[in-house]
Amino acid sequence: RLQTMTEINYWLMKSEPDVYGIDHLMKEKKTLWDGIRNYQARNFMRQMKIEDKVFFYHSNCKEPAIVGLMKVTRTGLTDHTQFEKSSKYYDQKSNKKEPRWDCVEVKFLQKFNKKLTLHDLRKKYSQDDLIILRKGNRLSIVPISLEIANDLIFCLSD
DNA sequence: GCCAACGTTGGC
DNA sequence: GCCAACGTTGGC
Repeated sequence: RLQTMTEINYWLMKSEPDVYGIDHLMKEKKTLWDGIRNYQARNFMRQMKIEDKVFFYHSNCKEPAIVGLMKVTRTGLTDHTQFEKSSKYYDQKSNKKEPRWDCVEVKFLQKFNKKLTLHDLRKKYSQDDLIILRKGNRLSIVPISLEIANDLIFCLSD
């Protein structure tokens, strides 16, 4: 049976609003999601396909929340910050023949009129629904099931 | 600023 | 391969 080749997957990526928030992306229109130095997060990023959608989550701030939506526009890119000695993301153990870290390019889609705070999310969903609700979770990139993604978008768009 | 919960590193 | 020590994330 034929399956659509353009199946869209949903993800969530965290960023600290003071460092790089939704307003930065709104202004820049697109960005490279570099600086990921966690293998699990990297591996999730490697599963991303062009056209996948990504929820933008503000972390480590006064009001942690889902604030916007992005779209994956390029995949499998080398994260060049791993080779820049002056970068905080410099990785001495990486090499250009076999770069350890890569990244994707994402495009701004929208900033939601209202945000879904972590508090809201805990009220509405379980830790099985959303990986970020799991105790001690520190992953900055996680997949979101289609069911939950649709529900999130419904909640965020009215 | 605190600290729980992880992930990583490196000696053995 | 174990595990103590250390570093980081991120909610509170």
